[in-house]
Amino acid sequence: MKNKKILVTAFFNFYCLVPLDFPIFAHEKLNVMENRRVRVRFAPSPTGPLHIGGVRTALFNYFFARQHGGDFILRIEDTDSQRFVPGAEEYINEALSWCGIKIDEGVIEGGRFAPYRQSERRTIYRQYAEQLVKTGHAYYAFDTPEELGERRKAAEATGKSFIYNYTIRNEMQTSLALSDEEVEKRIARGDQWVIRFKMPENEEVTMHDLIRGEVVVNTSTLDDKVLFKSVDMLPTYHLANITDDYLMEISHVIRGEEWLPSLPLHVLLYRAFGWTDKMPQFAHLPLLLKPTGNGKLSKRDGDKMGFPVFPLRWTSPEGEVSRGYREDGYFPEAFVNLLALLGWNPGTEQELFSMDELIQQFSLEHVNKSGARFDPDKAKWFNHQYLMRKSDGEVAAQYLQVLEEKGIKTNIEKAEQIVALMKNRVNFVHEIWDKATFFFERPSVYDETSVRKFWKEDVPAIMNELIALFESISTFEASIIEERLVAFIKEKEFSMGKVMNALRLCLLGNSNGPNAADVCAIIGKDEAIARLKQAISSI
RNA sequence: GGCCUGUUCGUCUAGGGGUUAGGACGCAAGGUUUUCAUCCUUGUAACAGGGGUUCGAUUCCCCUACAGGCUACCA
Repeated sequence: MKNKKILVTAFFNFYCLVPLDFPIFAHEKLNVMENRRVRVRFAPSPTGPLHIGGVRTALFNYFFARQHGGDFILRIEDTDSQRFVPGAEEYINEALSWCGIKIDEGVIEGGRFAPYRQSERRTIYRQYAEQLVKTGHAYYAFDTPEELGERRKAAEATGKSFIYNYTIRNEMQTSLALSDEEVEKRIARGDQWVIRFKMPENEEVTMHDLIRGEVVVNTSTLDDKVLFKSVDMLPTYHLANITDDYLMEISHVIRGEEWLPSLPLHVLLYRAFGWTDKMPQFAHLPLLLKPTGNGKLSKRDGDKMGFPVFPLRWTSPEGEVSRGYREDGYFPEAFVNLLALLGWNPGTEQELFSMDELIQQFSLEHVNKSGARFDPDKAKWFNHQYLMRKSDGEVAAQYLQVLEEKGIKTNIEKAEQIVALMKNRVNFVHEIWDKATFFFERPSVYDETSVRKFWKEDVPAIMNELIALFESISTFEASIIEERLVAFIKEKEFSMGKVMNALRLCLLGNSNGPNAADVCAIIGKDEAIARLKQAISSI
């Protein structure tokens, strides 16, 4: 009992005697070792469709949560009433679900920290903003947007940039300068106001990022960010984000690098609230860059460069349509796999990962610091790998749907046979149709180079003999057809290439493609003979 | 402009004070196959530049360049 008391006093002394900045930092460090339940959140704002960078952030959060037996929370940050886009929230849910992400707590799933939509939490933020005003960490400001705009313009005219911080705040209409009565009067009569964070002057803030290590920023370069606004009585991102992370007991914040500049503000907010012992650890992910040229991947790039930037097709309220990975024919597993390897690596040479393997092997230590350029070619390669590894039956089921869209009815057996022949020749299921319409349609044209190469003078006569050969085959199966063809070629002392390529040309309209006997068996004896006759008469 | 972050083959990346700087995609060549694809083999190609520190730097430090992000009563 006594020992404990001494320890507490010692800690208290330590806490108070060292400079202000240090103990808090020490405290934050303590946090690293603290053993608390892993709770991460993906917190998009519904201002449009999620793009692949956002999906990757969600994925990394998900891997991390699952690996640590923690929770994955989806929080909708819709505090910007101006930029709300209908349908965006549904899109986010559908996209995450397509990827195979299972949300533990969210708008749909509920949870013990509900609601998970910030617009529904609006009543809780103001008290926190006010708490900061009371403790001297924030203040009311009554400047109008017009005034601020003018100030900004004036500053720019003299070549300086306008920073709303310690250098200027005392000249402004704020609760720092105005009397309490005046402030109350203005609020009561309905003047527009805002609560700003009182950014300290000339303080070095040391932050620890799980990916980047220590980052130090001097607070004098930062500004007095708006925390809460009276226009819509809503918090801005910073306040809402910090209070919700705190309230929802978030342990780790894994988000895009674009948030790194606001990390000092966030850390300072935790300090101002006295929440440093509950502050999450931060990890800022490298950005996804466009395949060519400069800049981060943006919504426009996809359509310009011929690959999707969105997981799912998106139709904007204006009717503009953007492609999606799902609609382009990507398997969700392939999509997840390729995104996982953008900015992260397993430290081994493995490239193909199931969701479970990603959950097992993911590690923030192996996340890169530098931005990753998206490579559409490699994306296709991933899908090809998954396509080849899938069973014929599974692919056939999807292929059947493609056929149905083309108005073609066939059975699963035939679809499976075709898939077996085509799987390793295509990247996407829909390409099986594109590259193998000949299974359902007689060729109408014959590839010129193939004709030049294989349709020699004596070939029509040989093809005629094949007609007779086919007619003599009673059990028209691939292995038997193959056997008889080979026997015929050997007997006549032709070369395999000469006959087989010409036959393929008759059957497919091209000499490139699957084995001729296999094709014959699938299209059937009558059709095979018909195609030989057509070729002989029309080439 | 200011602040922050980054920089290994064209791209994704491994590595890390002494290595033939490894893998994958792409591309090229060869092999297998009746063709194409698959598969196998091989090749192509990189430590941004300059200063330090060191016996030695691609690896550590500094500077420069370049790239990216942020700089709203957006997230």
